[in-house]
Amino acid sequence: MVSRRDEIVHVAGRILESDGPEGLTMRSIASELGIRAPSLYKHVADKRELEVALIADGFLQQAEVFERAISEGGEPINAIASAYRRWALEHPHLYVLMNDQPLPRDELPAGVEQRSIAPVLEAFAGDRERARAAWAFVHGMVMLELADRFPADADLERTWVIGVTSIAGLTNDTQGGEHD
Amino acid sequence: MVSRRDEIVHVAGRILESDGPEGLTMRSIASELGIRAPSLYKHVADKRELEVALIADGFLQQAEVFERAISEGGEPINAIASAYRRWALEHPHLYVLMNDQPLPRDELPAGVEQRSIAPVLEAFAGDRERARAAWAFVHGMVMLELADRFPADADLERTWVIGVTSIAGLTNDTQGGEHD
DNA sequence: CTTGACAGGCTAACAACGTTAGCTTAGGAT
DNA sequence: ATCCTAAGCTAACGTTGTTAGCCTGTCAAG
Repeated sequence: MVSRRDEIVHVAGRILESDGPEGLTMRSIASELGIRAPSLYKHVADKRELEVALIADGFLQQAEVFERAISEGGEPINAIASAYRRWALEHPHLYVLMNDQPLPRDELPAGVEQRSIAPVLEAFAGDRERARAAWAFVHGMVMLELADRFPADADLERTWVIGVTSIAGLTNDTQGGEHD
Repeated sequence: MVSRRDEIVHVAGRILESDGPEGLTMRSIASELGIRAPSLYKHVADKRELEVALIADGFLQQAEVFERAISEGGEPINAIASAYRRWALEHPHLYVLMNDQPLPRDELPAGVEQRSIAPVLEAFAGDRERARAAWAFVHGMVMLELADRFPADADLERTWVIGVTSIAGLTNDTQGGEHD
């Protein structure tokens, strides 16, 4: 059974993806549900709590995507990096919401962050520093793409391959097996 | 001679750095100048124009920093990457303002973006794709640091060296100052 | 049954934000 | 002397998140 709170979070997620953060207002959420904004506060402490719920859900989605990417075999670093980028570009507003502010670790369900990180660490065979460097590259790449910061004629696929292979310590050929 | 507009932009910059984007309101800027918010509109079309002016100034600052970093000799990629990171961490709010949204290229003074990019391209000997990959890593690294996303015990210096040397195609020793 | 709690809606309103309209006033040019 | 303009002002509007306080339907306990 879905609580009213879950309904609200779900609607908020839909509005975030379709209208971006500017469109996500307490009034727009309420309106979508056929009620008034103040009524939302019967179910949620404040807007921040809603955002945190969306962030937590985003981590769960990421974790699933990463786990699937690894389980499908192939070179794991490349698989997980591609899955990361694809998910981010498919959920741009949620991705930014999750990453442009300090993580509210206290308010997040336990283990949520850990679970989404685990497959990455696995792909890097426990080399945390290299994993973090790769994360930084992938994150930077995605953020710059989302902010439309690259020139229109930039060859992003080539940039991507260079970055991933360099940091992962792979050869370009390793990319060959994959599509995308 | 400093126009009133320049004064306003200057004050806005100070407030942005000290109080962050939340503190940067038309009323706070006006108050700092001893006037009322609506009076600002005699000098500036809207808040966005103020932000664009701050962004343009940020690019100029970056350009100077990069040019100096290169002119000081040593391995240029490492020099410029370190300068980039240092500047970003010293001007966190301005850095985010400059990078978390599509560049208002039309409203920016001509050549401003180009001038800040030129030293980077030079360091990479014109290899645009590799330069962009390096940019993505450095940007991602800085954004994750600013958003406090790394675990407290993370060895960010090591992560940094791994990322920079991998993408630049250098060895760890090159950090010392030598090059192939 | 009646009663009473409470879940979940409502309206009115507040403060802060960016912004507009319209008034005033000091200084300089005609 | 007169007029224009630059640059200030107050009042106000619409939007945002949020609070206070009220109402009402449902449902369990007496």
